[in-house]
Amino acid sequence: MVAPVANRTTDLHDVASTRLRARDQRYTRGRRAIIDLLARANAPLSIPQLLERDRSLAQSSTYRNLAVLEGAGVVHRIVSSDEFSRYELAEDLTEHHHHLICSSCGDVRDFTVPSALEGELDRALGRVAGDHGFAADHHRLDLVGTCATCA
Amino acid sequence: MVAPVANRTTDLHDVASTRLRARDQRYTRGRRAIIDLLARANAPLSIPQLLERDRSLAQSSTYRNLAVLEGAGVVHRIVSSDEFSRYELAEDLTEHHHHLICSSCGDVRDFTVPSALEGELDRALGRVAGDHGFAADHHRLDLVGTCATCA
DNA sequence: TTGTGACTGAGAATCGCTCTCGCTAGCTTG
DNA sequence: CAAGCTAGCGAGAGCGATTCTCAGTCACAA
Repeated sequence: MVAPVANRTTDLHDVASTRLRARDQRYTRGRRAIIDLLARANAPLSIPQLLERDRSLAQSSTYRNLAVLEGAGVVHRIVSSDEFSRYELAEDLTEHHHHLICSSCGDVRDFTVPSALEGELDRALGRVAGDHGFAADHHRLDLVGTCATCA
Repeated sequence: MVAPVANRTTDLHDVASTRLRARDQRYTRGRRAIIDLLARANAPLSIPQLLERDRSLAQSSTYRNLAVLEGAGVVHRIVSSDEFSRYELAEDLTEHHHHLICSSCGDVRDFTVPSALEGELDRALGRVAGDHGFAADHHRLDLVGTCATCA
């Protein structure tokens, strides 16, 4: 559902590598593995999910690397009311999207809304931000409920 | 900005009391104090904020009471990427609204969007939910950025 | 090959939050 | 009023996701 802007995976790695290098950081095997997993998932993943999908990842390194990747703007952290936070590729590496959040199992899936509506939303939010002297960075739209498998 | 549906505070307390009683729970001083603070704030408050505003509240009791109040549907818990979670009155006791979240200081303010747009949004989200076999409970729209005082 | 600085991973430490437990308080029945 | 029952209370212990520490590695440049 979410098509990477860099539509060949190698491009994605190039972008990640470049953004890290700009901060004097290296694009190591562990970091590449994380990006691969996130790119393949099309949904935000928690650390346990990442560790499970790639047993060679160490927990502490994964936490650290995700923080580094977030700082470099390659990855975005999502905190729902679930016990774990989740990570996805930064928005400029994917397509603008939103989340279906299952309040029963905590799982998250991506979805999009028609771009016309999205545009209207953006304009309305722009006005709201202006009214409040708020410098908007991005918006977040989640649909919370029960997923098909939990129903 | 957010006008309680029960526009006299006493009504609010009546509702809270009734919902608790329905679960064999009492509307005690500490619980009433929490509701008062939340009703007065017009923005979600964290536990530290609550404890600071009413020094007679005990931390452990406040955590417990907020969980109880949430279970009774009187209060709603919000987890942002901030270190603390925040609580506000349940949506049916206030007006449907959204949040301006300052990623610098973590503070949250309420805002609303035109009801026409809200309706459109609801219809679009309803379609999305249907497409995914998802039983939607509610949606959540946040504007993340930097507030006026942090700018 | 040597130096510099980032990376690694196992375990310790942190800290928001939850649980435990002895005690109090409100309500109901005798 | 007393007795019983159940919910609440609060201080501190406990829990668990996340972060920090630290002693080695590993890349890359000179």
